[in-house]
Amino acid sequence: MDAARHSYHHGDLRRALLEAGIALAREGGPEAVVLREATRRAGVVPNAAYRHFASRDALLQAVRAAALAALAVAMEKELARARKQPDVARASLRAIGIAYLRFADREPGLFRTAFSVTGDPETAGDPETAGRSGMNPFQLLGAALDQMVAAGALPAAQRPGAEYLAWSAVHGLAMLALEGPLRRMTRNQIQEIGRRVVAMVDKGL
Amino acid sequence: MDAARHSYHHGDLRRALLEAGIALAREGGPEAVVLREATRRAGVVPNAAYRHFASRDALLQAVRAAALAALAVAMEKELARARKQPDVARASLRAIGIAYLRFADREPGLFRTAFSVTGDPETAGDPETAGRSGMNPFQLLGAALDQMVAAGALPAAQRPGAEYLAWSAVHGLAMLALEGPLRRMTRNQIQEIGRRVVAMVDKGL
DNA sequence: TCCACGATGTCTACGCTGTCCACATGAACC
DNA sequence: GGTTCATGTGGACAGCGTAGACATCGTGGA
Repeated sequence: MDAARHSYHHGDLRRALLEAGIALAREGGPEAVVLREATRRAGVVPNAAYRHFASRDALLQAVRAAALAALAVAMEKELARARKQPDVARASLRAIGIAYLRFADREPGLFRTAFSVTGDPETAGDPETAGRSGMNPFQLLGAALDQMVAAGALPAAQRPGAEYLAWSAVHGLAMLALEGPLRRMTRNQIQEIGRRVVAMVDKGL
Repeated sequence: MDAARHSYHHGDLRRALLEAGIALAREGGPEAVVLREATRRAGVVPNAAYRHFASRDALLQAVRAAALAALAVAMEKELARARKQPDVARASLRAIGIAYLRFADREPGLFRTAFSVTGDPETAGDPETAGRSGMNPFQLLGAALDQMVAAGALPAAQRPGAEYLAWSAVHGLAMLALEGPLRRMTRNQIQEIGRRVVAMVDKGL
C-alpha cells in the first residue's frame, strides 16, 4: 500500500480505511475507531474519508460487519472440526458456542465492536457479515439447531426461537467475561464456566 | 436547586453533576454522559466538575454505580412480590430474571450504562451499587440461588458458580433485545423469549 | 473582630475530535 | 486533446476533555 503513495490518488482508499479501522477496533474496541486516525494510517487527509464513508459511524458499521464476518469464519473453522465427530449435530452446536467464546477471548476488540450498537445499524442480511459459507454467525447457529432437529437431538417443538435462547446464554457469558464481574477470572475458570453454560443450553433447551 | 444559584458557590455540585449525569445516561446511554453538558445543566462552568470528579470517566463510573443501584432496587421490588408466592425460592430466582429484563426494557440507557465498561472500574464491593437491602444486583442473584439450595430446588453440587450461568443467560438476552438481532421484535415477543430463557436456566442449571 | 486559609467555582487556552465548504488534481471517455 | 467527474487537499468551525492560573467565599484561629 506504499507503492501507490506519492501519487495524488490513493488507489484503494476505501479498503485502506476499512483495514485501518479494523486494526483500530482490534486494538481498542469500537470507541477506538477514530476517523482521523484511520486516515492518518492510510496516509491521507481526514476529509478524504468522506469520499468513501458518509460519516465516522458509517466507517464503524463497515468495521462492525467485518468483525461479524471474522466471527463467522472462526465458527466455520470450529464447525469443520465438529463434522469429524460422532453425534455431529450436538458437536456442531457446541462448536458454535465454543467458537463464540473463544473469539470473544482472543479478539476482544473485534468482539466488542461486532456487538456494540450506536444508532440503527440494520445489519440483517448484509452480505459483508458472512463467512466463507455465505452465512453470518446468527445463521450458522440456526443451521446447527436445524441439524439438531434433523438428528432427533432437539424436539421440533422447541426449535422455533431456540437460537435466541442459545445465543443469549453464550453472548451473556462472553460479555460478563469481557467487561462484567468475570473480568478478573482466569482463562481456565472462564472456560470451565463456558462448558457449563453450553451444557445448560443443551440440557435446558 | 435554583435557590442557591446566583451565589458563587453552588452548594451541592457533586450531587447536581451526578444527577445530571444520570439523566444523560437515561436519555442516551453511557456515551451521552458528557462532562460539559452535565456542568451546563448544573449551571456551572466545565472545569468546576474537576473539584468533584477526577475525570469524565470518574463521573461516568459514579453514574454507573447509581444505575446498578437502581437495578438492585428494581430487583428488590420484584422479590418482595415473589415472597408472597408458594415455592418462594423458585419464584425469587424468576423474579430476579424478570426484573433484570424489565429494567433493560424500561431503562435502556441506564441498563447499557450499568454494563458498559471502559477501562477498569473495580466496582466489586462498591456500596454505591447496592439497593435498599445493601446488596448489589449480583449479590441478590446469589442470595436467590442460595435460597434455591436451602429449599432443595437446586442440588448443592450445582450451586458454585451458578450465578454466572443464570446471569449469562439473562444478560445475554437483555443485550440481544437492546442492541442485537432482537432489537426489532415486539415487547411481547421478547417477553415470551424471556420466559423461555428463565425456564431454560431453571431446567438446565 | 479581623484576617488568613482552604475549598470551590471561573477564565483562558490547548489539542483532539467529527464535519462542512471551496478548491486542486488527474484518470477516463468523447 | 479537451472535458468531466470522481477523488484527494486545505482551511475552518464547533464541541469535547482537560490543564493552569486566578477569583470568590465560608470558616476557624488570632
